Amino acid sequence: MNTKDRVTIYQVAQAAGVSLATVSRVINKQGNVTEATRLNVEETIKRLGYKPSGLAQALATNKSTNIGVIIPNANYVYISNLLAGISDVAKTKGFVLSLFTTSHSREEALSMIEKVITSHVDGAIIFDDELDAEDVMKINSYSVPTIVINKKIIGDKVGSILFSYEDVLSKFIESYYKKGGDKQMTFVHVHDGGRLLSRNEKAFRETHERIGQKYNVINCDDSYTRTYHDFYEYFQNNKKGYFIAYRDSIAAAIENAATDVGLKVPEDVEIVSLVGTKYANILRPSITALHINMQEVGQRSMYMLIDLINNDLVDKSYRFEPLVNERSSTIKR
Amino acid sequence: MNTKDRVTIYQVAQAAGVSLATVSRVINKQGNVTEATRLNVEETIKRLGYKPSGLAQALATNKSTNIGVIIPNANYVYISNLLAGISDVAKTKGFVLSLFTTSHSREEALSMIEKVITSHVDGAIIFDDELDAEDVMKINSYSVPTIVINKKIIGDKVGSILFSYEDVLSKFIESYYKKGGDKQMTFVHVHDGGRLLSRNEKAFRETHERIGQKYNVINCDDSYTRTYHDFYEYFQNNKKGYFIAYRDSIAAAIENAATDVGLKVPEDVEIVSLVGTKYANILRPSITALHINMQEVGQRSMYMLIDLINNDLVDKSYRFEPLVNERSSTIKR
DNA sequence: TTGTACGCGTTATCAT
DNA sequence: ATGATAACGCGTACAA
Repeated sequence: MNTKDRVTIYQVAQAAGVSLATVSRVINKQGNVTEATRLNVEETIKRLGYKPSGLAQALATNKSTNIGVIIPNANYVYISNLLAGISDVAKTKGFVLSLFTTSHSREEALSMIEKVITSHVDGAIIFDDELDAEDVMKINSYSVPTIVINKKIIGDKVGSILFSYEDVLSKFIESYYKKGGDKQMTFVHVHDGGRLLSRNEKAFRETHERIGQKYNVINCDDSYTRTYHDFYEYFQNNKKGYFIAYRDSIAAAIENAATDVGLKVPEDVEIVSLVGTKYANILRPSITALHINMQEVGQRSMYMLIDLINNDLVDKSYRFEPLVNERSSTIKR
Repeated sequence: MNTKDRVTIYQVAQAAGVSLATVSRVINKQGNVTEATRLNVEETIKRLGYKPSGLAQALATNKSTNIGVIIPNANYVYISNLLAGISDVAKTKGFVLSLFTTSHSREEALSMIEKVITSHVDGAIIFDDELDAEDVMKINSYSVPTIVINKKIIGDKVGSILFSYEDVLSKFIESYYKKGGDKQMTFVHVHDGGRLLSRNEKAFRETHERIGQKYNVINCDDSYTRTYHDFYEYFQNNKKGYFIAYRDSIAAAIENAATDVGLKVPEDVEIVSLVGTKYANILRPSITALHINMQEVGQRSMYMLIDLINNDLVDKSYRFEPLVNERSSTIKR
């Protein structure tokens, strides 16, 4: 019995000698209460240590002031940046976040959607690569306003935030060859990297095929240590290369492996990180990276969600374009 | 009107031609239902797309299956690791996390405690430097089982997880001088670093005073860029030093500044990070760091909380001792 | 200004 | 096995 002794509004009313309706009015500052009774009620509230039950309030008003957030295991820096952004504005707007984390399986993501629905949240923000459009529409069919990140989805109560990675990557590659880039490019694929990775890989392949350049794709694990070892081996026989890695830590593994083998970055080995964070700038040599400020994305998505909840979201779609930060891991051409 | 059209248990009952009590039994698999009616009810549930309201369930059962988590702005790597750990076991145990983030102010942390209480959570995990013991006891007086991280607190429904940083740091310092360490040590203080930092600084000072060694304390901003610039200036006139920094990014700022000025790490400048993450190992030169696996801390705290909720937590206190990972940013002595 | 009574969507205790 | 009905803690028309 968790809250056996929870003080209820009724007990406050009794102790203050008024009805529970009056107490409710005081709590919600609705006025229509005499100064005297208000003070009396407020005093007893303090004396009894009464705190309204958010549950009961939510049930009565049909508003939970809760936002459901579906994200993959919050262990990547860019995910935690996103979360920080969401949390920032949620706090100032008086919302509480309910966290639902998924781990690379559509099944689990689906069960999280179920949970979000039963959770009675006022809205949801979804950033999960595994979900299909129809999965998201399911949550929408329960009329839960939803912002979907990194997936184009249209719907009544759905807004989306999109990343224009492919275009930027495509131009980046073209420009590389145009300016005389002579190393063959290698795309470093990560197991279970999700759709953002796949889309980038596709763009990588298509761009190369379009301009008639040879390319390469390598698989690696989503672990710094293993990737480091793999590339340490790799660089025994391969002394040159231009690598496009998904994440900073992958890029760092390649860079460190190259350096430790005795190769020069960027002279021998060039590296680009696709989803750059602040660490791309801290690592040495600093790593050229495509970068989207995920904290801004988080803030934006929360603002959009609030508008969606209030029915005044005009543009249901917003695009973030990654910035290309050229640093020391690539040669300036 | 958010969920105007939410399907209720009553509507299911009506559509299935049974009473809502029967539907409730089916949902909760309580048996005492004919195979035929069960199938019938399950069919209508699916047909109507009914999802029970977690709110109403929580209100009726006095169990929300929600855990309140109070942490500082989830933007540090070690915080997001902690969160990932909590989230891991919460998920497998069927709990949802409600996130309450604070930002370096006791006042805000207090208001978050209020929110946790109104939130009707089944338990709470608190990791916040600003809170006093009495603040935490407040949440406990509402009989919310609570695990407090990084603060020694005793109470009926309170457990705590402690970090033994001071001891380890103290021994580390002693051993440094014993083995002939000749650089003067400098503790790099961060504004608003919280109590963990303060405690470490205190241990740093006391150890030096006890063994009669001179020391130094420097202030810096909690920003990689500013700290980098500050130390870039600093190293114009100071060509040697042994720095103990709070965080990896601070340590990296010092290391990069030293390197960029032309100093050698670790020959001229040695650096230790107090709260190391995986990045301490990725940065070059790799950074010697004290390290606590925050993901493990998160998991442990969640396990302890569940035991606390079920009234069978035997040891109400658990200690994590940081590992000292000696790497390339210090000289092996 | 204040109080009464009903509804929010469940669970659970009774009868039947 | 099934069905009324009273909680759970609160908001809110409506009446007084």
